Amino acid sequence: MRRKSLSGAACPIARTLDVIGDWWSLLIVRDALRGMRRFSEFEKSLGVSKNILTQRLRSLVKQGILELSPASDGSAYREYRLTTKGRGLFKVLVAMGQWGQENVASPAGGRVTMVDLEHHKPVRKLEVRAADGRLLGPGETMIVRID
Amino acid sequence: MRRKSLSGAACPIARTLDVIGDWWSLLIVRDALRGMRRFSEFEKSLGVSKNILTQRLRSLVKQGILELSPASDGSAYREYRLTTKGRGLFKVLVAMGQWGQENVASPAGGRVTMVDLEHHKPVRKLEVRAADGRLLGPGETMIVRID
DNA sequence: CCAACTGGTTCAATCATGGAACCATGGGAG
DNA sequence: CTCCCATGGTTCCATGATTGAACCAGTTGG
Repeated sequence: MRRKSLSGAACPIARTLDVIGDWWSLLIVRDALRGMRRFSEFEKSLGVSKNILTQRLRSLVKQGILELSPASDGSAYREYRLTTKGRGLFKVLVAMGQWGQENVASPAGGRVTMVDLEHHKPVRKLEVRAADGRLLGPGETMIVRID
Repeated sequence: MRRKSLSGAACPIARTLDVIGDWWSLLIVRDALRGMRRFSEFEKSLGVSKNILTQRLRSLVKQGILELSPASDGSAYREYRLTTKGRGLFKVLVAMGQWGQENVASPAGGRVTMVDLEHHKPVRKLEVRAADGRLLGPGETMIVRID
């Protein structure tokens, strides 16, 4: 049977996974946030097969996360740019990056972290806060239906 | 060929995806954060095949995100509980939930949102901030190697 | 003691993924 | 203008992953 579609789920997490829950999409968005726009850039950065990359880029365009526009360098080629919706995934990637940094050992190669462009200092850890500003842990929230 | 392993990547986002980047793992963690602990609860909630669920639960245990402990109801069965590492994924799920709520249309069914347990008011939107507290957008950060 | 429930395992079929080969355009050098 | 390489794909096949169904051993409730 085909992979289950979660697009009809009431849960926004499930709907998000339905859109970017596969192996490559978030990595493409990550690279796009770093400024990549061209097919060949993604291909080289990710080491993914062209057919898969084609498929994923098309899906991201269809979902409104990327859009095709004429190349900025004046050539006849086109490039993939993040939409506002796509840039919204920034926070998701920051969350994943922070979790990975703390919880998944990085091998010999070298570690990497995110700093702000201006002062080159590490970004603060994300915090979940209540409407009144209180810090919230995993057990201090609940999910409710909106009617 | 086997799905590419990203466990050796310097990028913490890639390493995170290597651990929880598949279709079901994050949904299992989501349910675990809502208090689910038993095999049959996950099975019913997710509608996933038992063999896949078995596989995923085992993987999450091996990764240290879940751990097996004796059932709290005194029966001879065991249950899956989140570890501290697993609870750390809370922020990732909040980020995905907020993005999905704003960017992926929810169908007829009904919408859902996260509120704090105490006052039942919606949780604040996550913010990426610099060390000095400035709000940072996607273009105002960069990735650097730590030596 | 028997039936149903829990938590799996095994199986065949189908779907997705990866690598390689191929190809139509664009662009740059001469 | 022409040749040749780079870009951005498409197609094909082999392999891996996912699925639902069937089956099964140990637990529990009645």
